[in-house]
Amino acid sequence: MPEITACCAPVLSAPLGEDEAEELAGAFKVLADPARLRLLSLVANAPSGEVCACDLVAPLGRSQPTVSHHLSALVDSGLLRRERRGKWAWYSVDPDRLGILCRALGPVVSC
Amino acid sequence: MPEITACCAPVLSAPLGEDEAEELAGAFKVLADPARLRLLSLVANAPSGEVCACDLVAPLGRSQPTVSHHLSALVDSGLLRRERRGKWAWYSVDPDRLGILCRALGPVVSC
DNA sequence: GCTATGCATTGACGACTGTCGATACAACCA
DNA sequence: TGGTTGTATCGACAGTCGTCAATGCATAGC
Repeated sequence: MPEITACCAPVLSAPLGEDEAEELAGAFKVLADPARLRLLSLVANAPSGEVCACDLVAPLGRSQPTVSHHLSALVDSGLLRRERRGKWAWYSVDPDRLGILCRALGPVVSC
Repeated sequence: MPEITACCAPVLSAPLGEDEAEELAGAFKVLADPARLRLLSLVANAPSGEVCACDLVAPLGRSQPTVSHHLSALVDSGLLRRERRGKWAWYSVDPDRLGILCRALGPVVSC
């Protein structure tokens, strides 16, 4: 549950405090795993904008518990949204969240 | 030595392959640590554009070997440049590198 | 040469993390 | 009600990572 409040404090234009750095690092840590990046990419590129969890296990090539684990991490960090429909769980992207991280990497102008 | 070639393959607009994901994840892993984020921020916000390593130990509040370790990680990933002058080591930012990571997080337009 | 200084490397330790099998839970169907 | 199916959770294990003290390695000054 790393709540990103540093939406307007780019790394390049202001010295990061200890707390701010811890917060940003936690956010990037979620992206620092190939399985999670691929899950994010699979959901983001779905034509309907959402994907059933059952369609994510095979493409990822890992066990169902592992996929569920990573999906939970993405949901907890706010990058994905989860919606249960009966037995199935559908995931969609929160685009704003990626934008916040993107803007943290540099001045708004060049990024 | 994670060489980022995925400069034009945003997560949101194309499905990531296994290799591509591994590459991007390695790049984000460097940013997934508060000490490294603060070092990057300290160097980026230096008026002269470069900082001596001797001026980075105290602000970071960690031991000299630890700071040196993180600086090496930032240099290896291409985010920082190192230049030795006599006994001292001076560090500066490679702005292009951050831009690549930033653009990987979304469409160029909104980022 | 010798000593001092700034930085990098080594070795070790604790903590965290990605992974899986086993299991629990919840919803649907017969 | 019982059985099946899709997900989430648990427990355990191996591997990775951040950290520091100790050491090595240059460079500068005596």
